[in-house]
Amino acid sequence: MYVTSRDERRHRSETAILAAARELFAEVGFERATIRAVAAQANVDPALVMQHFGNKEALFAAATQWPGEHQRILDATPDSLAAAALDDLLAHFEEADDRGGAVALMRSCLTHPTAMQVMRDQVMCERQAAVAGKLTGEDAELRAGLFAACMVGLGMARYLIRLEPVASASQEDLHRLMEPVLKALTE
Amino acid sequence: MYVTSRDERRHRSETAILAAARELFAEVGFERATIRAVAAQANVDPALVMQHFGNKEALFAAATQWPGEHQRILDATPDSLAAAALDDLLAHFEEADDRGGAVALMRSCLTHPTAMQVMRDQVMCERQAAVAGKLTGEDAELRAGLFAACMVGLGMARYLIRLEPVASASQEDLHRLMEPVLKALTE
DNA sequence: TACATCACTCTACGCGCGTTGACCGTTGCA
DNA sequence: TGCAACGGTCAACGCGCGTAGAGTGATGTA
Repeated sequence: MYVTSRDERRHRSETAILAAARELFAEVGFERATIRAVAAQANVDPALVMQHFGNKEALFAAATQWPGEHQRILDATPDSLAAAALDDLLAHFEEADDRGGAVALMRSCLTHPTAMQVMRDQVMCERQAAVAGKLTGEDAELRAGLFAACMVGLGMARYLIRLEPVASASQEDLHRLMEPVLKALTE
Repeated sequence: MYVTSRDERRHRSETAILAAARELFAEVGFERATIRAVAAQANVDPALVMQHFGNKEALFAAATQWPGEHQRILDATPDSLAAAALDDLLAHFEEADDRGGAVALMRSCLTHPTAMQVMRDQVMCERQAAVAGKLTGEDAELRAGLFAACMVGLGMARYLIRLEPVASASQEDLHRLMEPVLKALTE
């Protein structure tokens, strides 16, 4: 009996695997998340995961792509840089469709070589460069780097370590209190 | 023939194991550091590691004790809080004897349950409370939390992710550029 | 209707890990 | 000097992991 097309089935299981992988990688990191657990959560055989993604590294890479877009920062004026960067962070962690992907990358970025490289070279360096391009005065690169460091610290404290009351603070409070902080680096 | 006393031997191998463990945990984190590798680096049998520390978790706990001391922060005036916190960070990572222990704890604090708990409850919360106690005005706790977040971000960018030019910046430059940033939270 | 193709599952392999218990040689006490 | 205690090693166990290859039944095609 005809139930679902092949493409549909394939696409559905791939989506399920990817969602399960994102969730588990985000929760416990690369090492502690097992193919078997991902498969179980996706209601699928472990071997199917391999068939779709080849190996665990590739699954991780597919599950953690951080939206490279940081248009907000590129569009900002020197004066709105702080607000733009905060919006960029909040968007990635609280609004994006593949929200878990950002947490997953960050969770493993201290212990997984590729994740660290992506975090440094594709996430932080790019944003640092975008910020530095808008800065005047001395130490533009270093100030932009410290800017990025503070943003990462905020992200980790709020979304991974869940330090209170940072984790539960409203977006408004974060903007209100962090913008002056970041502006000390941009002015 | 009499070579070394039992106590001396025991103490020596324990020290060697601890140093090796600190180095490996700091380099690759809890999961990727193996008992076998620690033993090899300490020129010792893996079983001896178990005999000294019981199991891998206990070895990790022994190797990563973050110096709880944060007297600098407790002694600071509201005005010198930023400088004191920076000194606290720099001391732990660049001057302490068991320097690697701080990196080891931080390396695994996103992926190892106990490390995360220690990081949050013993390192961040305590310092956050010490900072909050010196703050006046509204949102003292939240501002102190953001303060802690920025410090963690700086530590991770400089010592773990090694984001340039933050990683290679002089202590003087860090003080000069970061103090105004942190003061935006303490004033 | 017959056959090829595909998504998917089953079973199992090999490996490296943390951990254990028996063993060995030195140390130090009676 | 004899013997218990101890630091240290050796060989091995069991487990859970990533992964591979053969098998199965539904799907699509001629």
